[in-house]
Amino acid sequence: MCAESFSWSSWSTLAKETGRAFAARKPLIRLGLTLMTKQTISSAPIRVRIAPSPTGDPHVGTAYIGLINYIYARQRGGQFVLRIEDTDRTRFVSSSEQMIFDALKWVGLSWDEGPDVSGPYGPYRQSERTEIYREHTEILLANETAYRCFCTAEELEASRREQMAAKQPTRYAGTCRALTAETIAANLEAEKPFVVRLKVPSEGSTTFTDELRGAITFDHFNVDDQVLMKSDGFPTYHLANVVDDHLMCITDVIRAEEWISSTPKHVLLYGAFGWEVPKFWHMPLLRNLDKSKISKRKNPVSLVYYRQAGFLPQALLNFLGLMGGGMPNEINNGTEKFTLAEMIEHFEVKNIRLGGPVFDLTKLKWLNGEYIRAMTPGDFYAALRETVLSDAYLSEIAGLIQTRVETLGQFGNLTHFFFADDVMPAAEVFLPKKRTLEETLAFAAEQLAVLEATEWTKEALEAAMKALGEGKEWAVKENFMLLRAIATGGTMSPPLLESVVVFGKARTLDRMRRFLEGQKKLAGGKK
RNA sequence: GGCGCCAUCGUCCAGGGGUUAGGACGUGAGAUUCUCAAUCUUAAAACACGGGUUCGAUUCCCGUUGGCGCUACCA
Repeated sequence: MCAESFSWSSWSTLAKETGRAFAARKPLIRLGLTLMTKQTISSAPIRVRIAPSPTGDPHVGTAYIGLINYIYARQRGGQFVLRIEDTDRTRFVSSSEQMIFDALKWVGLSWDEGPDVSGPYGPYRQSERTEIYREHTEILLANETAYRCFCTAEELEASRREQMAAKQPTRYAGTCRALTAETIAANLEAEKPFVVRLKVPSEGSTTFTDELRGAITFDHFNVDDQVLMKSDGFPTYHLANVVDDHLMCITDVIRAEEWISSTPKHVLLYGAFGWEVPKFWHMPLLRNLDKSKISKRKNPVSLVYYRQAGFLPQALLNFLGLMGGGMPNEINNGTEKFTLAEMIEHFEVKNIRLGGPVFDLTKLKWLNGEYIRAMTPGDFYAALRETVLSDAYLSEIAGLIQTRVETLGQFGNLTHFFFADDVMPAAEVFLPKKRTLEETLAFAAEQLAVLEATEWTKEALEAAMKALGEGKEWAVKENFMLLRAIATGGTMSPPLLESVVVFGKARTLDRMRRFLEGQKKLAGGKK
């Protein structure tokens, strides 16, 4: 384990920042933690991490933050850690972790420590560290920087509604902040479920340094008593993240901007444990064309999509490196084309600009084209065979059409949609007789929503599609025909569900979104 | 609503107290080409607004506006 970095001098500095009442308890001696002289994070080897959650497809944002972390570590001879934050069992997707590994390897970011390579600070999967979080929660409970809260979800919801009605900030009312020992004992005796909350000082403020923005201050009045430990015994992000970052000796927390407002909670937690605070770097958020935070509704965000659609990892990485700047302007004669190695050599994380960059597919495609044109014909062919014309893909498709052709030459007639980037059916193709355009598009949007949430197997898709049709009184035939038109561009195709399974979830959903978007633009144009 | 972050062409980036505000993508025009791409030439296109500070602000400060994020027993 890396050396404890606590010292009284840093502690008292922190005390001023975090509020006296909070700091005055000097919890550490009582708890018998090892104290060492001041040192370390500043002089320790650089260690950074990315901490994706396995809740679905690996996200471009993860690749972006991963890239910055990777570059930062490589430039300084530091370590780059991959930690899986799987503490939310309700959103957990079992296939997700492997997809994250695969996607990160695909783009070319390799990690020094992680669940699949182990390392000295494991385990690197938070679900395997629950005992650690439990112990640390005990520390906070003992030094009274956290408390048990027995409020029910309904009570909290009611309180929140009241606050909203009164136009007050919605925050925990503090009901359980000062429960007597007797009450707590009685509640525990009665086995009432509880969470553990951070006891944010009622006065004062917390200031921390964002390496890109400078000092940022939050008044404690605006920092809620964050739940640290859920009633199911799993920690929330905030607790697990701070504990792990400390235990894993992370020196620089490089993460997305959305975490700025919870950083004071994290700083307070470091203080409650008596730990030195790492450096914080908050990267700007990637945006949709409309400037909102990048989302799958408006953009392909799955790295699986980019791979299956035939983007080259080096182009994606290059493009990500363009987001926010960071590379010197004159590199490679200002062509904006550079490799990972060149980024490690020249990239300056300090120079990242703070406006959220729009993730613009148009420019990514241009860049990707540049990389494709620069390949040797052999490499280009090899790339095709590895992706859009892989043996695995081709043989699956072959299986779907064998009984439907009379000559091998008809292969292309039945399968073109598997190899096209976009298909856009005309109204006479997708619009069912007796249905209006409006209701059809609305139904298509529902298909999209349902399929997004459906496991990508024929059985699951069939069940989901039929359930949707029944609920909406759409005949199975109409329902499937609409999806067929959107997915294949025509009214005839190999078995729909099997085709869509082979084509892939990410690409199918993208095709559906593009259809909806295209129709919306068409409608707008007519007006 | 509250809190926080942010603000240069449509988009991604440079720049910086005095500049014709630069490059790239995209778009328009032209050239080349059997077509389409690619390529070449070229054009249009930006400092959100209002106050300061200053001889002089796009640049520094303040405010406004706008955008975004957070505001969960999600991360």
